[in-house]
Amino acid sequence: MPSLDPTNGQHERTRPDLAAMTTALNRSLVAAELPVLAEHGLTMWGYVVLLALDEHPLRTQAALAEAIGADKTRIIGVLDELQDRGLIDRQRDPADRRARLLSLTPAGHDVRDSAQAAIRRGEERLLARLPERDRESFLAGLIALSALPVEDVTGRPGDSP
Amino acid sequence: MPSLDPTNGQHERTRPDLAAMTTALNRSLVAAELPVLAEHGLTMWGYVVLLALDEHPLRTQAALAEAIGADKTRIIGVLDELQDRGLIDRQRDPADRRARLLSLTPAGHDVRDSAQAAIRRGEERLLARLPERDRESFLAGLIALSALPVEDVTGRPGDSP
DNA sequence: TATTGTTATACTCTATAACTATA
DNA sequence: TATAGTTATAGAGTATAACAATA
Repeated sequence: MPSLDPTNGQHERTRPDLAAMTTALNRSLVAAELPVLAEHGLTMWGYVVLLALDEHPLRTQAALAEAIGADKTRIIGVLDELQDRGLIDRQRDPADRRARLLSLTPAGHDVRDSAQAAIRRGEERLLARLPERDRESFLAGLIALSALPVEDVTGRPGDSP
Repeated sequence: MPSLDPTNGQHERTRPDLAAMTTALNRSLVAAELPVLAEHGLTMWGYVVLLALDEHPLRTQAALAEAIGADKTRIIGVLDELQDRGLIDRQRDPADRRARLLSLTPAGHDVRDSAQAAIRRGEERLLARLPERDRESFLAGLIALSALPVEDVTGRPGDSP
């Protein structure tokens, strides 16, 4: 067994691996989101699609799939259901009839905003459990690290494509 | 579209959902860990088992499975391989020959420590990208929130069993 | 020939059910 | 009969390959 130095309060073994912590926290956050989304008739994938269309309206399904990190075949059923419920518009591009123009309907916009607002309320309640002095920096760190490209975290080029 | 107030720097819509961020960060962290573990001949599950045996040596496989959030049938192959490589001991309990006593071998301890040390080096390199003033609070927040039981995050009792 | 979207197929991971051996 | 562990089966989720329409 490696010798532990009791005088060293910063010993590395005092915290779990970062991935272990993000896995546990992510599982809890997803478990908290799913019932809220279900109340709005949304699956996680459906919600992700609505968010992606809001931020960057896209002109092909393949581009949407890549933007949200999904396979292009994976989202077809999701788009079918969102369209059936009138939350998105999916029309052929007159300029290139192979492509489908994807956009949020007003109803889709409302559902998205309503679901996100409910999720935010839960998140604020969770963040309130952190000491005041840690809250802002925790969020800043999470925002910064989660925005890094995968290669920046792995340190190895070409692992993602 | 909801009106954005440009004078309000704290507007809620300026950050992604917490779950979206933890999903992205977790994916990157796992992608960073896997090649390091592979260099030590470990899978993610194998590594998780070695860590669990280190923290709480357990006397039944079912208890181990529950401790790491896995199905009891899920870890059998993992234990088989770790045992074949001499990283764990798995002996029948003389007091109850149905149960298997699980413990780390010295070799298992070495592999675990070596893999974890390599992972820590990568993590420190990542954390160094955060501004000095955010680093400690980010870690403190992550440690605190990831340690919460799922029900504390969901706010709903009985979602986990 | 290349590209967009779709469908059909196969593969991976995980959980459920059935079996054995002990108690 | 109940429990620990194992094996066999089935299910969910995802990716890969093949196809039709359009360029």
